[in-house]
Amino acid sequence: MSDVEERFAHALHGAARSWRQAIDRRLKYLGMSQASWMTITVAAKESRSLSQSELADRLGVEGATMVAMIDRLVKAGLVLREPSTVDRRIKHVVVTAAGQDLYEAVKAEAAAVRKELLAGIDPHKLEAATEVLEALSGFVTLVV
Amino acid sequence: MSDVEERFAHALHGAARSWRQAIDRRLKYLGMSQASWMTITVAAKESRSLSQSELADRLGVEGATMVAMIDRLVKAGLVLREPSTVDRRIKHVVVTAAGQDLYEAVKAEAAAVRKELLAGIDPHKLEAATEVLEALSGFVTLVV
DNA sequence: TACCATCAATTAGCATTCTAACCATTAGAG
DNA sequence: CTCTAATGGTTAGAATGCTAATTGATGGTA
Repeated sequence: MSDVEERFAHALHGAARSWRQAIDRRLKYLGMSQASWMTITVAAKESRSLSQSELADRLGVEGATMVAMIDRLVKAGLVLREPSTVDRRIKHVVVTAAGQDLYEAVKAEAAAVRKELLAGIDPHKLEAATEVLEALSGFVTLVV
Repeated sequence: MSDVEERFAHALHGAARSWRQAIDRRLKYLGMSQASWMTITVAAKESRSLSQSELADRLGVEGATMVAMIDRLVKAGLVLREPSTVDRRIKHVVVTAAGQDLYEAVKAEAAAVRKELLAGIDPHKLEAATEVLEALSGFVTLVV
């Protein structure tokens, strides 16, 4: 009835959804969604400040999506838009002190969630699963 | 720096996202998003017509989400709302002939996408990955 | 140099999801 | 049987994502 490929496809989406919801629950007290947290994380862990396009690329979303996200983060005082001095098309996304603080707090929570959800998973299976998922991401990206 | 748990988390979201986009691209000519397609699929493959709540449960979304989805599907002529004769709170979702036709076309495409994306994945690793993902998704049994 | 293709960011409009609050109906406790 | 709790559906508002079209700036080419 249900072959392994069908099971995989469903489990993939179900697991991703469950994971997202677990993180959202855990980070709710910070008033931060997963998308916002991911954006802050990518921006904060880079030594130089990235442009909006670079952020969008790293997060795998469209430029227009990033515009709206940064609008919200700016309104929340977590990042600033800083026009490039060398290319007037570009605006760099600078993480504020408040954004850095939030990132530090959120990083710890995310690690805790990861530990919690993956506890009890056989390390060998986890490694195999990771390889499958990484191969899948890469393959799909190439197909695009 | 990046342990297997971090890699797994990153790959999980990347793979789920890539998969969603691959399906969306493939089904674009039908003018159907993955969410709409999943809803039609679950409704169409059941012998009896399900209530909105039953549909929402099977798809793992909230009731309010299902309301909006069915609004769109009704507007597209793919399903109908049919009030229950025994419980006036309940509305059954009936797939129209147009909805059935679309479902048949879409089912073949989705299977093709699955085969295409998972070709070249070691069956043993795929099985292991599926078990990991099923454990994470809270043992949600989806009947697709 | 003048022109045109490309790129970065934006805007507008839509789809999809959530939570919270609400109404009508039903089921269960007493 | 009556009152209350639970259920099914809806609405409203927000967050997140997309595509398409627009604006301004850059860069390569004739």
